[in-house]
Amino acid sequence: MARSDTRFRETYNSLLDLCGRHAPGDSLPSENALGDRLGVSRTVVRACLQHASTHGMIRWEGREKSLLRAPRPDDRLPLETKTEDPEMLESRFLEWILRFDVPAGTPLNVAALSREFGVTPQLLQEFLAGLSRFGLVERRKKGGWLLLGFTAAFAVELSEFRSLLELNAVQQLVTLPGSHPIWPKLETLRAEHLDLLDRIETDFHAFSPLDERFHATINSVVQNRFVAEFQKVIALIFHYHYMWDKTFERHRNQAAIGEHLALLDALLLRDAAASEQAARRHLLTSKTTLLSSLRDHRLG
Amino acid sequence: MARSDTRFRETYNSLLDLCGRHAPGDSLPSENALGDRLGVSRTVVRACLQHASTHGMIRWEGREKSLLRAPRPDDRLPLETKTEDPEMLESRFLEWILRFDVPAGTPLNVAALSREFGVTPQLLQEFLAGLSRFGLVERRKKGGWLLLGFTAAFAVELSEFRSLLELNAVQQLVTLPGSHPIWPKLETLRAEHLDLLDRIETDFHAFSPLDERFHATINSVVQNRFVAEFQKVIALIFHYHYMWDKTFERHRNQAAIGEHLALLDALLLRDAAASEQAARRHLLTSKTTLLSSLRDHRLG
DNA sequence: TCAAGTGTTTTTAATAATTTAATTCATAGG
DNA sequence: CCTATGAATTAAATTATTAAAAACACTTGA
Repeated sequence: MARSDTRFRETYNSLLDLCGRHAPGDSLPSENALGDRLGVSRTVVRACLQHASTHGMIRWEGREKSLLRAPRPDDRLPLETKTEDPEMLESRFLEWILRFDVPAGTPLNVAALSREFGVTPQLLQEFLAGLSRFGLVERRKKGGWLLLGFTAAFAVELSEFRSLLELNAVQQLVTLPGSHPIWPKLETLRAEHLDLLDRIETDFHAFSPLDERFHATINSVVQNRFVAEFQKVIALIFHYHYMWDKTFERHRNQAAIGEHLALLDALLLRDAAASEQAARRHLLTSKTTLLSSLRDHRLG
Repeated sequence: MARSDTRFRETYNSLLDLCGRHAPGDSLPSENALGDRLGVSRTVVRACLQHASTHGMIRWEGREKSLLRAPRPDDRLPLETKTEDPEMLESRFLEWILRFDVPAGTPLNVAALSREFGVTPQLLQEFLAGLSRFGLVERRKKGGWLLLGFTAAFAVELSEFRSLLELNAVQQLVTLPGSHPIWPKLETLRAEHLDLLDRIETDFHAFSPLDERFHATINSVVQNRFVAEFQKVIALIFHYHYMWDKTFERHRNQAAIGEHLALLDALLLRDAAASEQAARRHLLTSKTTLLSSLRDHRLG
């Protein structure tokens, strides 16, 4: 066998639905019209019509297509639902590395991993090729891939790069006009931080999503595809590290909220110098946290 | 047929060389030893020994391996040298886009391109997956790839990102101690710029490589894998644009040399403020040049 | 006549299958 | 008991095959 006929099966089932809305004896639309309606090429439409014809559901001669009988439940073609979303591959892969603490230098097995994640080897290969641009994995000369991160060096460089991007965002942010939609968003964030600070003793777990929104909001003012792409990955990595480093979590989060508020206040006052200072302080704390969590995890 | 047996062929030829250094009647090392020596697994070694045995060059029974005769030239296995370097794929691909001015939105055909570049489709697929992280190409839902750049927006964002990275490098550079190897390099660059300025009327073509070394040197002080990876791509793109935009080339290069010298002087004086100003001015000029060359090329 | 519809062919990309290579495990011999 | 070999397992690169899309050519009816 070659490639799967998932599209054919899905289209055929959709065609059954479409026929169900017609009475027996009705004529069906043209092949082109059906293709447009079902979002598929004429080739697939014709294959489906052929199938329906041989199963006695329609009469098909030239451009005469008439429905002979209503579609029955047993007409439906079964389709294996192992269509694991390839969109989530990135986060699942990072989660896998961080959860199981896969050490740096591990050879990655494309066949095994693709089975693990329920995608085809080629899809995983493609994904790894993308990650190699971030220096997280490397292609070995004689086939196979090598996991390079997360070493301490990787974490340091990642943090520094994040700082570079985010300080730039802060600098741009303070110059924005008062009419820009960013300002009400910052006000909202500030209120949410104050709210969480009040109930930090019990709800300190709620900090992680707030932290992500905080950084995402600040970075959203930079309209640059390179920055955006990097931030996606950086956010994921920090996210998972946060998830799994539970040491002093309450205290750490409380301190982080304070730093966030300092930055928000400075930003809302349009104070460039104070904003930069607050941002630097917070980014330095984040870096230290990431490094220490890395160290603790290695030891534990 | 499946995968190529290039490794087997190369190893066999190496084995011939190795046998040539022995006299007939000598015993050969163990399979493991041979594998280590030839940098290949035992499986390949055994395949080669088998081949040598059936061709009457050695006697091989169990762990007894003795050389029967010296290897002859006609023993060598021919190996097709169509090993198109996959290292150069990146620059060749970018060159292809820029030289033929492939418009944004062009669907990329993996099969055709892989033929064009003399690599396997899978290798090209992998390469495109890597590029997609830079927003230069995009994977379409129903198979195939789409070329997104070079639009004016892409050029602007690329230039801005370059500025971000390079200003950071400049800031780091001025804080480096006098013993750092960067300083003599900057002195050398300064001398080379002055030298080229003297003979700019005739040798203005020599500017492009000097420009690349100039930027590469400044950026070399940043030890960060993300920055380094990006700079590789950025340098390539600027390189090819320079190559093909010939409008006012002499005048443009002369002006650029002036800007380079201003930055070099400020750097050598450890003047942070002046350095940043000079860097900003030059990066702005580069951006303008890139944009105008893009526009001119579209019209021409 | 021509525009919409259909029949057919060609091309492309995804997956399975195949083959080479690497690794692992078990066994024999010194 | 250790090392070298034999055998089997596993992995990855490449080809072959097939589904789907696109292109092309023909037909028909207003």
